[in-house]
Amino acid sequence: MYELFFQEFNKKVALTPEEQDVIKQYLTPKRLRKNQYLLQEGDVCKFIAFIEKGALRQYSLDENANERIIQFGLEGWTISDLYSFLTGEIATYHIDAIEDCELVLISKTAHEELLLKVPKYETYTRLQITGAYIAMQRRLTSVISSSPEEQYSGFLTLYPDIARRVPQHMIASFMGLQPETLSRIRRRISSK
Amino acid sequence: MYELFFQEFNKKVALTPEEQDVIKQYLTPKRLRKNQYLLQEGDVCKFIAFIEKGALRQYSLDENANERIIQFGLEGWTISDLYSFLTGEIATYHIDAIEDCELVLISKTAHEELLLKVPKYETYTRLQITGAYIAMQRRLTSVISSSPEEQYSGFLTLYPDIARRVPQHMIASFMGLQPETLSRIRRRISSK
DNA sequence: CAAAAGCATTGACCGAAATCAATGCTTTTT
DNA sequence: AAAAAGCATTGATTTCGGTCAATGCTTTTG
Repeated sequence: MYELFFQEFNKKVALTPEEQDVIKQYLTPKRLRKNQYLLQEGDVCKFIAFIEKGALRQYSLDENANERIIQFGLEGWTISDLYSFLTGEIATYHIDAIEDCELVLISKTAHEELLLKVPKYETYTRLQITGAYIAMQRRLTSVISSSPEEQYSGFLTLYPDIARRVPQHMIASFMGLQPETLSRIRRRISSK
Repeated sequence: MYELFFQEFNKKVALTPEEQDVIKQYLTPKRLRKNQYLLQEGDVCKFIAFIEKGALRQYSLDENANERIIQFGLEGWTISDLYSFLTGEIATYHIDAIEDCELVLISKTAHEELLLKVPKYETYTRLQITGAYIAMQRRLTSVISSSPEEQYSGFLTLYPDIARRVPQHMIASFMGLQPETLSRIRRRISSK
């Protein structure tokens, strides 16, 4: 249990077996079936979720109730509405499962106690959020500076696993495009 | 010296005078005149810069050599090409001064030694990057889910100080638009 | 297995942003 | 003070994504 979680943790900061046992006590497993939600807009986000298995998406709804996907999550990644989690304000994002999922949840109190009790947990958290920041900055750069063709090609090479497992209209939403537009972009690319 | 830096630091984690003295030894002041650069694409980013005074912009160049501004920095903020700083790879962003600036630089070795010697520095860093992550996520959401009008209005209310101090064509670049387009959007908004 | 739902594609049309070009204003430089 | 550079605005035209609508294929569900 929690194999992947500790594997990723140890990649960032090596843990002793004892530390690992302490951390284990603060973790909660959760299964989610495809299409079930983990977080709904309007609720407070009560946890950080590490993905052991499966795929999820985090999105908000625009004025026309279109889904706008801000992030995908696959195994080994972490997903949460961090702002809501940290401040206790209601969430502005939805999170739900694209495939059946196995998650590891860290509640707010668990998070706070781990920060106090296990110094390496703080390091893990810092490195984890740093990686997420860099990935998001790269994405934002791509969105504001590339043509949709380039953006899509970049996405395919950077995240081939997502492209394989996720329906195309969600990738369109991730890119801020309509499904029809992405379809046409794909045709344009393949005809080159 | 370093007043604002320690003010912001203490807002996140309270320091004793002794800790403050230790940290001070790792900081380097730097002045930058308007239009001078702090980082050029192709160089390795050697520091994290805290802004005591002034304004900077971080941008990349697209295929037509258009500037695409990924981030502005005002006093109290931190600016760096984190990916380059952490990995030692060459930078993909430029950073230069929009106004005369006073900066506080933290070099890579200073950063690493501070992480080891001063536990609160790690906490500061963690909170700092978390805030940056949340701000960037909010921005990305706005870019992919709002109309340019809404995006610009949101920008004005969220960052009125930037709007006041930075030329309009840079704000256009920040929004991923051409200057002409932003000008027309402004007219549309003001005629309502 | 049949019906329904979800999904990708294509076409026609419309609207909005990009592009090209020109103008006038303000700020900077000499 | 004059010249140059930087900047915002406006107009005309083109390009490209959005919207509406229809079709066929695949997957899910009862």
